[in-house]
Amino acid sequence: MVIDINLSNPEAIHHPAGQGPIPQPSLNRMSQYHHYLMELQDQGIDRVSCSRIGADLNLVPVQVRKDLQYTGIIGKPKTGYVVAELILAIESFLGWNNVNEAFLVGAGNLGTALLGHERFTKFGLQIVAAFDSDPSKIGQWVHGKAVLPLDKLADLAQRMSIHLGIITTPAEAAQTVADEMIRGGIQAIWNFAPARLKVPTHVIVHSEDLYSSLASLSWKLAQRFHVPIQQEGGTPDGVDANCG
Amino acid sequence: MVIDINLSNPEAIHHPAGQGPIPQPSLNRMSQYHHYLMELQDQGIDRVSCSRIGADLNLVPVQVRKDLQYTGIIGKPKTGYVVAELILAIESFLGWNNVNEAFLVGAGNLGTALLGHERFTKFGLQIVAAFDSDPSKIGQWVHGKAVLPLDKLADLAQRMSIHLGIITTPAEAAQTVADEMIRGGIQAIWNFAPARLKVPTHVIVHSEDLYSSLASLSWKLAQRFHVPIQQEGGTPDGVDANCG
DNA sequence: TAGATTGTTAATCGATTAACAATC
DNA sequence: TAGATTGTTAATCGATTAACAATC
Repeated sequence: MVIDINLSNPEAIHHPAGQGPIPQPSLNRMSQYHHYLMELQDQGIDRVSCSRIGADLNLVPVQVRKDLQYTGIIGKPKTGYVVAELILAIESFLGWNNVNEAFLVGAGNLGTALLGHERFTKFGLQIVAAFDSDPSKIGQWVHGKAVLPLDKLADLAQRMSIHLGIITTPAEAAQTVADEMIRGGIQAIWNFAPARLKVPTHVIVHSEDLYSSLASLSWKLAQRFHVPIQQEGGTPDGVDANCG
Repeated sequence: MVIDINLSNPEAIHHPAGQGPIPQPSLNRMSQYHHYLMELQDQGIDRVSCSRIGADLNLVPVQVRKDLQYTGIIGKPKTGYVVAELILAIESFLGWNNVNEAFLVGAGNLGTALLGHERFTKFGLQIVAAFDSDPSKIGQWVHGKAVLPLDKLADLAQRMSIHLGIITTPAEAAQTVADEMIRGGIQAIWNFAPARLKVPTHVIVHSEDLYSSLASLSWKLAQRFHVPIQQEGGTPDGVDANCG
């Protein structure tokens, strides 16, 4: 979800290999490359060039090359990159090797959906427990994770050295939950509640802003119906036009 | 959600008032302004300046002014904008007045969460029915919406003139579902499945890319632990540091 | 009036793309 | 070798920000 959105990031982004800061858009494309490379690997393809990646992902080759360089990978002229190597480079660049354990707050439908996403573990994220303030939910198990009372969060986070928190509560509860997380020493918050969070500057917040995404989509759809009716079968098939 | 993020949008974006194309980032900020202005209205504040908005939303005033100009609103020097007028301007600009009816496919946890989001209607989105291919789900009602068999979708979409489709299936099913939607004449797809969709060029696709967002978050967290340990209480409180 | 704020034009900044040299 | 592809430097493009005139 992007959505960007959502994209003005005041803090300078510097990366370890010292090639200067990495642009936020490049960072956002990394998981796309990773996903694509996994597919290649499944197909038994072990080498790939930027032109190939670009063609399949709708990006110009030089952009792919620049992005990949941020991971520190070195390719070979004429042969390109070794797929397996590239996958590892991206994973290590993104920090997916040292798994982030996380607490999730808000065991509603969205929270349940995220708790059930076993794929997250492959991407360095392990949700170890859920929290809620609703007594009817506390004590239950959701996708193998216990639902604990919210007031236990801060203490547990501290004792277990949890650095990442996920908020899937209604908007009204989000700030309170964030405060609790910060009290427990949590350093980064992945926020799915439609609310602006006030946090100390050292805390990283990523908000998944569904409404921003919806706004953009609905604007484009509205535009569509201002212009003459779309010709059926104009360009009948094929182009990947994803955005988000 | 972000994204973007996912942010290279090849099609030129032109807007009705003829001030030229609107930047995608400006479009993404619109819902943020809207949300903020609703809060002001609740507080009984009826006029607001760009500096005020900017201060509260962490944006420079001139950026706010430029963004708002895309809606066609005209402010008054010294007094600023009328809040109610501005809200209407944004809503009409985003097309939230003519409600978009939508079909949702994938009545799992995420789908259920979205079906229950009654707030969407305020933002021009009305999910009128859900679809699934799981016989155990078909015929059930989720948050007041019927779950219908997937093979009824194309026909119904056509007969009801539904233009918007929402995909909340697992990745494997996403392409098939998208194809069905397009067969039914759906023009825009809001995709929550982690899959690249192949669609005709005239179909708008917005993908909520959780993994891209997670990648960016986990990179930043990994960076955090490379640098010297964060001083507790350095800048103890207050700044809104949302992004994503 | 003076000062605050809008609207607008010009400058800056950062990401993308183009051009080209180096390498296998 | 010739050609494909990487790596890198320079040019372009677009969004943001600065500067300033217009207006209430």
